[in-house]
Amino acid sequence: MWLACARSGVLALADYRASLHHVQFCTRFYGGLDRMQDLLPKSEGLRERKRQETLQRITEAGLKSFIARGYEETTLDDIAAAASISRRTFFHYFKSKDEILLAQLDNYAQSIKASTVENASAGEPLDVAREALLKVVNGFEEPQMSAIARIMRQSKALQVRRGMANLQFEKALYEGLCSLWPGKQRRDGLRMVAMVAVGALRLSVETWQQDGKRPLAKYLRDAFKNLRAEIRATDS
Amino acid sequence: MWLACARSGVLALADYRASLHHVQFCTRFYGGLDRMQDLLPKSEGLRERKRQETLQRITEAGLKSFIARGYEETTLDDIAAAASISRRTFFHYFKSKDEILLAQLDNYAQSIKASTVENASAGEPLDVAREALLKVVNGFEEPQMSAIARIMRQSKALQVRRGMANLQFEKALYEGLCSLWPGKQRRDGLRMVAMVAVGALRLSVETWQQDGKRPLAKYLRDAFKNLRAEIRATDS
DNA sequence: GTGCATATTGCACTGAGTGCAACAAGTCAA
DNA sequence: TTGACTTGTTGCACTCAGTGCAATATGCAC
Repeated sequence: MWLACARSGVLALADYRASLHHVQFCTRFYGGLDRMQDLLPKSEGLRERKRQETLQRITEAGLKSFIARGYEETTLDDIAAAASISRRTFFHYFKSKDEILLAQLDNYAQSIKASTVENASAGEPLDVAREALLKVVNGFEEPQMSAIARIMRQSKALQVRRGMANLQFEKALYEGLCSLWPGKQRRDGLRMVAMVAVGALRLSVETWQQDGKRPLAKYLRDAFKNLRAEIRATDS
Repeated sequence: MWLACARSGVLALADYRASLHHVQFCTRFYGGLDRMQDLLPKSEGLRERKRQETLQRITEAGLKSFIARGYEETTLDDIAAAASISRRTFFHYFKSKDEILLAQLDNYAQSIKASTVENASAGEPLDVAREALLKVVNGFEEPQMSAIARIMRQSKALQVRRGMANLQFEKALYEGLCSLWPGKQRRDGLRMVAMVAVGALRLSVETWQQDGKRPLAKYLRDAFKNLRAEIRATDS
């Protein structure tokens, strides 16, 4: 019976992959905004392997159900059942229901920080930020991003959480920039740059999701151009 | 007994006013992000007057308890009891617990929009935005803002909601700007300006709350200067 | 007053999230 | 392999936010 349960979980998983034409959701998780555990360094042993498997089962079950039936309509009991764990165990993997989605975005925050450092040669802070974001944006795995974005727009609560993710991005970018310009006197400016750049990202994603014929990177470049034009025109 | 209850409510209210050195929370409410009812036009009659009184009782009870015992620790039963209504009735006034706080901020969104239109002569969009925000910021009723801000920092859930309020501000500012520059081709730029300006506001409020010796307006001016400096230095 | 609209309330319900204590499974050493 | 130790899983009972419904109370207009 337990075996049957596990098997149906695997089947559901395969079915899900096929139906959505994409693979490899979340090979690594950092546990969301304030991670409950550090999962990175110790990656060997049966225990850890099982944990990763469960994590993946939960995530896939959650995303699948969110897409199929909607976020609010999916209960934790549903997810737990589909992932072959108890409801109580769910909370040992995620602090809350929405963290299933947030953890996805958290990966991008990591990328942003890394990409910032790699683009150190781009010039001034805002140029570095722009190039870093462009790089990350080009690395978006298309169907996954759109799926998550679609879910996020379903409920107000999630849109709100999405806003939080942008703050994560901003923080990541800021930290990246700070490591390139370590001087203390520049801090406020870098903070501002991070804010503006993520803002540009936000606006582009918005436009892209509405009438997205062109690739996201195009919209992002335009946003930065707009930004410069508007601020140039300014007085004092 | 019911009278005793009502009287204690009034006493609590007076006590609250005295202890916080300020008055007139929320003379008008719009019901938060998506208001549940339009309370503005019809403002006469016993019924409406009672409604306003209840609204005020709820808000004061809520804020008082949030400050005294913390946001998470305050249950809706507490608030309802303190406001001399039933728990169920609470939901006829606010859609959720956090709306008590959000409704406060919503008032500022209205001010921002109005102030934008009034400052039409300031020059380019970003200048108008800056002047509008400065004006609103100068109108902050000091102890109230700080109190709300302090509560907002207590829980993660509230910080997230606070982020949503910034989006409200951004929207208000954008709408104000759009009424000044009605042309469609400028839209994206105005959106960008609104985003950047509210971002500047956000950063200033943050700094101000941390080491706030100077008035908020000072920080806001600095933020706009920083902004300009950073973007000027940029390449393409 | 009567009739109508709206406000208030209690009740029963769902669903998220927590604390606890029992139990199962992985780990490591002897 | 066995036994001690650690970590993971689970069920249970609980709290609290939020909703739907139906009964009752209140304000309002005639």
